[in-house]
Amino acid sequence: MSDPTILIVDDEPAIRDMIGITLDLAGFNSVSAETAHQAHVAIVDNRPDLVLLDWMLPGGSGIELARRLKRDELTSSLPIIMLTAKTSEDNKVQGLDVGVDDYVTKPFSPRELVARIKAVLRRSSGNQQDKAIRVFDLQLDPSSHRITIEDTPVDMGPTEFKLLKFFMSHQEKVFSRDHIQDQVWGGNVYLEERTIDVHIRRLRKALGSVEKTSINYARLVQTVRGAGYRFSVKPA
Amino acid sequence: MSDPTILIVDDEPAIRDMIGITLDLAGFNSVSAETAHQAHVAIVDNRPDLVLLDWMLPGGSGIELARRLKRDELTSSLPIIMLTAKTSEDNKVQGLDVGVDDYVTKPFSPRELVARIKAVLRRSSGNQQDKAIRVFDLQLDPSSHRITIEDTPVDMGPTEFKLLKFFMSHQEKVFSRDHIQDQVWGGNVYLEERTIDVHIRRLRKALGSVEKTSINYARLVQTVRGAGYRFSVKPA
DNA sequence: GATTATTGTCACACAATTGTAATATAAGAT
DNA sequence: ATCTTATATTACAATTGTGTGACAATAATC
Repeated sequence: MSDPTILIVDDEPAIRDMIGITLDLAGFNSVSAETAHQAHVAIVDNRPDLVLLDWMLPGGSGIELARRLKRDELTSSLPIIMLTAKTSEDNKVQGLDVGVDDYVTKPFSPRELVARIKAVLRRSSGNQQDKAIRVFDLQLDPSSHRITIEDTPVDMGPTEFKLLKFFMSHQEKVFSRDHIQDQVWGGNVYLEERTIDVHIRRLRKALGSVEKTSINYARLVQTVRGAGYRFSVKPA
Repeated sequence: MSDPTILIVDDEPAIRDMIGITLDLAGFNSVSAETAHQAHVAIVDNRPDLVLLDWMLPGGSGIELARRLKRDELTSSLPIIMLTAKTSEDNKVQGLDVGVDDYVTKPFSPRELVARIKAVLRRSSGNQQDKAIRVFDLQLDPSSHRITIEDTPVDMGPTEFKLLKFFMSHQEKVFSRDHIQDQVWGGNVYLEERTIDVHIRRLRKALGSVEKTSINYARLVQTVRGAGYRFSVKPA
C-alpha cells in the first residue's frame, strides 16, 4: 500500500503547516482544509485514510463535522482524531459519544501525534479494510486483491475491482452515477456520465465470465432506471 | 442524472447575473428571482435542488422566506445557502436557528461559492436518511429505490415511483391533479390533465400486479370524483 | 523500448418510459 | 331514462435512458 493520506482540518495556518511537516517527515501524505466545508469537499476529493480534526473550528463546526461523518454510512469508517486544546473531560465524553477514534490534546509532541495516528490506522485497517466480503460464492478479498467465484479467480481491471468493492460493501442501495464517481474515482475528476455504464458493463462481463455457476453473479449488479445502479442479492 | 438546478434569490440584477454565470460555468442550471414571492413561485415551478438566498432582501423578507421554507413540510428539506454581506455572528446564529444549511459572506469568490454548493448538495444527497415507508405489506424504500409487496419486488417506472412516494408520504389527503403535477413533475411543465390519470392507472396496475395478496393494493389509490386522488388505507 | 492491459469516450443499437389522443365506462344531474 | 360530465382504459409515436462494441490514448509490465 502507498503512503496513507491524512487530512488536516484546522483554521490556523501555522498549525496546519506544522502538522503537515511533521506528517511528511513521518512518511505520510497530507492535505489540509480550513473549514468544515472544505474538509467535506476534501474528503470526497482526496479520500484520505484519516482525518485530524480541530475541535474548535469557528462556529463550533468541528464537532458537528465529526458527527456528520460518523453518521453517514459512506464515511463512518473513516478514522478521526480530534485535536483539542482543552483537556476537559467534557470534551472527551462528548467526543466519544460522536464516535471519534482518538484524541490529541494541544500542545502535543510530533512523536505523540505520529504514534497515535499509526495506532489508529493499524486498528482500523486491521478491522475491516482487509476483511474479505462474501456474497454467496462470490468473494472479494482486499488483502490479496482478488475476486473469486466458487474459488475460481475472476479477472478484472483495477477500476472494476474498486467498483465491485464499493458495491459489495454498500449492498441494497441505489447510487447515482455521480455518487459512484465520487466513491470510486474521487470527486475531482471529470468523467462522461456514460463512462460509468461502460465500467458497469465490464464488471458484469467479468462476473458473468465464470461458467457453470448456480447463480449469475452479473445479475447482482442491477440497473435502476432513472436512478443509477444497485448491488443487490434480491431479484431486480 | 441531470445537472442540479440552483435558484438565485437576490434583488440586485448584477449579482444575479454574476452568480448565474458562475453557476453555469460550473455545470449547474440556474433560475433567479428578485423577491421572496417570486422565489416561492420559482420553487414550485422549477423544483430547484438548492436555493441561494440573499439575506438582505427588501423588507427583510430573506430570512422570513428561509423560515417559511424550512417550516413547510414540502420544502423543509430543500437546502438553503444564505448570502450575507455582514459577517456578524448575530446573523449566523439567527440563521442556524432557522435551519439554513450554509452561509457565504459577500464578497465571495466564485470558487468558494461553487465549492460550498457542491458540499451542501453532496451532504444533502448523501445523507439520505429517508426511512422506508410501509403500509401493510407494501413497502417503499427510497435508499434501495425499491417497492415490494410481501417482499416481492414491484416493477414500475420512475414517474410511478415518485407518484407512489408522494402518496405514501401524504396519506389520507386528496390532491388535485394540479397539485400532484406540482409535486411529482414540477410546476413548469405543461401536461394534459388526462396524463395524470394515465399515470394513476399505471401505478394501480403495478400495485395490482402482485398476485395472491390478501389486500388489493391498487385500491389504496382512490379516485375522489371532482377533486382528484387520494392514498388511503380506508375503503373508498 | 516493446508489448500488453487498462481507460475513457464515442456512436449506434436497443429497450423502457412518457405524454397524448381516441375511445370506453362510470357517476351525477335533469 | 337520458344527458352530461368525469374518470378509466387502451394504443401508439416520440422521447429518453441504458447496453454494447470499437477505438485511440494512456499507463503498466516485461
